[in-house]
Amino acid sequence: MASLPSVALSPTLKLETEVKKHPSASSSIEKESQSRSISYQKSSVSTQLDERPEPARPLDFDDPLSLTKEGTEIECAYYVSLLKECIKRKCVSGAQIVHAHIVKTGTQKEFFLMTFLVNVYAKCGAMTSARKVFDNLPKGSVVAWTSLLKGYVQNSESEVAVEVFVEMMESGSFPSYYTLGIALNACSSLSSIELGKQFHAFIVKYRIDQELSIGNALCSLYSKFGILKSAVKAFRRVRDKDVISWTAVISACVENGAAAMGLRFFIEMLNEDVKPNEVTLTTVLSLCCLIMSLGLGKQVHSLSIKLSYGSNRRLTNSIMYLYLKCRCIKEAEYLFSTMETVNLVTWNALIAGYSQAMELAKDDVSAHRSGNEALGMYFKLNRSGMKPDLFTLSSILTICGGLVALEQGEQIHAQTIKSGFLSDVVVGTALVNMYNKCGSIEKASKTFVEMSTRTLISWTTMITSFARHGHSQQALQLFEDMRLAGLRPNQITFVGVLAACSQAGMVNEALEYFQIMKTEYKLKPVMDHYGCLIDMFVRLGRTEEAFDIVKKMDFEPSEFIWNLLIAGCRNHGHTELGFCAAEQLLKLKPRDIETYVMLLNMYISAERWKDVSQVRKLMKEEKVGKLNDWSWISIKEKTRSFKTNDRLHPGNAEIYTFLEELLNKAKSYGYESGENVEVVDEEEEAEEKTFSYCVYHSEKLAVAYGLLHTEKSASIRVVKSIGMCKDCHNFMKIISLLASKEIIVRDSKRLHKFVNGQCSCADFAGIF
DNA sequence: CTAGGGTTAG
Repeated sequence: MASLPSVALSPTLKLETEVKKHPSASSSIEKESQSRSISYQKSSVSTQLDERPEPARPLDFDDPLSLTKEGTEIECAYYVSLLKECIKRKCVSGAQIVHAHIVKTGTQKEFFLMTFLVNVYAKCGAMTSARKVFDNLPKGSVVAWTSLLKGYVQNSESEVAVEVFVEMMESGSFPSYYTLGIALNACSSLSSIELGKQFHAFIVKYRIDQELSIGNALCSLYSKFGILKSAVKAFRRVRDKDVISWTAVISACVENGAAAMGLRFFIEMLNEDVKPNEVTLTTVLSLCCLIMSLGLGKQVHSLSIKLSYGSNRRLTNSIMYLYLKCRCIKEAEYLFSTMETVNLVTWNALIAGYSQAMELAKDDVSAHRSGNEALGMYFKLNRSGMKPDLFTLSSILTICGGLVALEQGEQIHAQTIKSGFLSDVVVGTALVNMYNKCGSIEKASKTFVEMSTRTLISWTTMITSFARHGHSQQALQLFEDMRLAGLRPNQITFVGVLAACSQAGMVNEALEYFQIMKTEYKLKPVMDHYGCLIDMFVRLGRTEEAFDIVKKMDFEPSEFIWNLLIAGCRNHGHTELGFCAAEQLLKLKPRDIETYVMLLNMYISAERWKDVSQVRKLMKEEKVGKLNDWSWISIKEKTRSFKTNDRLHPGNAEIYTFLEELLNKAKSYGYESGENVEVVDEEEEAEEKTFSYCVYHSEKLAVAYGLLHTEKSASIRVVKSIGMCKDCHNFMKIISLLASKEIIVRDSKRLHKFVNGQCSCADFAGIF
């Protein structure tokens, strides 16, 4: 890349002087190239095919000699059909056989055939051969030059493509509109905006920026450089816009996050009576993904059926992905089941979609279902004979992390090694994150250390992992290492850093890093940063300072922030302040059922019945549903789920007996069951009382089951659909000591790793 | 010989 400007700068001048000698060359050569391709098609293919009663046979790839065996004279059209087959199969050896035969029979005098061969080799990825054939041509036509150029761009050798462009200018050939379109593409793959602008200047000079292929290419070029304005300008200048122009400009909007503008272009396009094709609709679907618009997605889906695009795989992949992302699992699964052919991307979209659905569902029952569904699909994919790629692996690792499924995660780790994808940064980072979420900070760190390349995201993942596991010093050390390595932290990195400080109660450091973030890195604090600071003060019982932070924020505190504050107030007995905060929170009309439950508990224990009924009313209005407390534990790839007070479940009797034993033992270690007496809410039915403290919460059952069914040294990993209560948290701490067992519980709020009577969350204030 | 599209990590 460093050498590129020198390649580019001087030839540009040269290129301009050359051009001035042939000011009219553009159109004439353009015409020449077009007429050539027309005559080649007409005289060689169509007519000769008419004379042949049998359609051209494809090359027998199992018997490559069949071609020579034929022995008789072979027409150009036959060669062309064979070579087309080679392109389809990306078969270099096939092309070589045909090539040899052409030479043998002397057909290489046919100029167009040899030009086509350049294209064939280029499309098969054999650039050396393409270049050789090109060099043997008596004089390179624009078409041959263009094929060569395209080949280099396609085979990610855009530097060479630019050199070839210069060479072409020097040889006196003038680029066609096609050639310039490809050259612009080379600029985007080289991420060289300077070079792109030079080409643009050249294009403007000859007033050809309104040409279709050039304007379209300019539009996507500027889009890739993030200059949406210029992309739109380029689009507007195109004289006879076609469907590709419209698609390009919509795509530019999507790429740059301007969904509303993209949608306006789509509507404008329909108003102009331009019929969208499969590509357009796929682009509009990614627009839907961007803004999570299921409604628009469904309209596009029906439009695609109306236009009979139903069998387009890429389009269907997109629709399926959108449905999953919007948590319309049934629709997506139905679509998948009806697809005629699926490819790896289909599987990847499916798994990635489940992972999105899981993310969105937070930790409720459907999230767990999506995760398991994805795992099932992953194994199905493996059985189908297709090989997972880096997309598959990184998505499925995210799923494993979400499910706290360490065994499966490790199995997939082995697969990444075998398949050679371990060296990929994204896969490596996904692995680090998977181990982090499964509670294995040691393996996370080991994986991180062994990575051959790391991006900012990799560093951030590791920093956050340390912080979440309560290893604040390591997190901060790593942050300094990262800065030394010359990487510029972003907002998310600082969330990790502040979380580390918060966890360790390092007030001064936290405030210092907060300043560094704002002044040195010019990063605007977001809600999560304030959340860390507030959490820190609240943990330390410095509630008023926590409220001071809220006052300093330049936006309205979120549900999450109020939750932290209220939990802090309750933990430290600042009841009145807590009620004030609760009032503010209610004004927000919270979304999260757990928030309501916390408020209810708060008001019920204070016997403020008026407030209780007010909260209940709001819950009905907001349709928040009921609290669904589930816990899952997976042992040796089998998952068991538990519901609070689930005595009816067959096989639970043994677990209850064992849990009683555990509770009794724990009591002798200072555990006070019922320390928080179950709150009685007089207005509600008996079964709705489960939201308060309960001896038989689902995670206790799951852990009891885990202790009964895992080997002594193995850790226990539980996922819980809602936040843990304080009682269970205490219980887990004691059990981890009693049974000398590592117990990991990932609840809806965070990860708890209990070892030797301590929890990695350092008794996170958010527990209610 | 051309321009536009689907799936990965914090």
